[in-house]
Amino acid sequence: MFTHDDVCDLVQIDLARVRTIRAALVAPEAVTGLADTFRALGDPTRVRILDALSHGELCVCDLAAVLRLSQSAVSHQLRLLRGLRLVRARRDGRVVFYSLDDQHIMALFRQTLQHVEELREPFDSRASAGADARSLRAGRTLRTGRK
Amino acid sequence: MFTHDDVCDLVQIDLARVRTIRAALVAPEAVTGLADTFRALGDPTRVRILDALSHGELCVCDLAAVLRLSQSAVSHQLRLLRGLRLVRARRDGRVVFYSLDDQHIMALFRQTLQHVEELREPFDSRASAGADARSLRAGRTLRTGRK
DNA sequence: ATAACATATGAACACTTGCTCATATGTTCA
DNA sequence: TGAACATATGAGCAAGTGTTCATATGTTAT
Repeated sequence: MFTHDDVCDLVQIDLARVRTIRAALVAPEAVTGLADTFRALGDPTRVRILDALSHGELCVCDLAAVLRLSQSAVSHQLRLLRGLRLVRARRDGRVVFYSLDDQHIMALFRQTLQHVEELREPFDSRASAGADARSLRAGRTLRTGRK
Repeated sequence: MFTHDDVCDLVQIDLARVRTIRAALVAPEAVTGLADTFRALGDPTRVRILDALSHGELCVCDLAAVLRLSQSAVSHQLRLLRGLRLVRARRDGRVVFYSLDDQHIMALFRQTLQHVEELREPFDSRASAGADARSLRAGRTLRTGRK
């Protein structure tokens, strides 16, 4: 248990840097905002929803058909995405059309895809990191797999 | 329950588009990769770890001190981040230094922070062009400030 | 009005996740 | 060798998440 006020109980390697970096960290609200937004993107269903919407607006029903999901599941996820202003709703009669609310999102997708593709490259670019690669099968499940 | 093979049971608004968009969706491995990576960024602790490491490499102990987290918690999270190649480990004696493995990550942070700041704006910015112009205002770095 | 349709939402559930605690692994030094 | 230190990891648990099912809300047409 670590309830220190100024300094860690452990022996620090570089105490000065600890203080300096701690003072330079991003504000807590920014951390929360970043984490919330990334978490919204961190689910396959929501990624697929946003991907589908990147082709233009879609009503809930068509979106469910495109992704082969239940209307309820889609609606729940859209609510979440709407709350984060990632998608926007437009009502037309009894149909509600959804579209991307922030074009930056697609740029994020593109950039992150680049990173993901680097993941699949051979491992010997770095010697010390090679041993660690064993813990996670590269390529397949990126999750913390069972063994 | 929706177990359809080609078409949704529900009445589709635009069946042609459903087919077209379904054919244009990103590949399942890409979806998985994107979601896994974003999920890794979708936790406040990991955001803070990456933020701290953006100032340069740190050993586990100092990282724990900077963020006031237990060594174990930090180590567990670093393992996850390492598996996704977001951070890299370098051993020096009994100390292990971690650093960012992909500089793209900080660009993602910066872009997403822009989105987050738009979230806090008033709701009447329905005009699409206007909202985009204002978002560029905060062209600063991540290190906006203190608490 | 009522029926039919499109969407939203609450509850319940299985599953995941991030932490702590205890302990194991690996490294240096006496 | 053994003690001290730095890090890694497994187990267990409380909290969170995504889905389904049932139902509510809102809109259009009859």
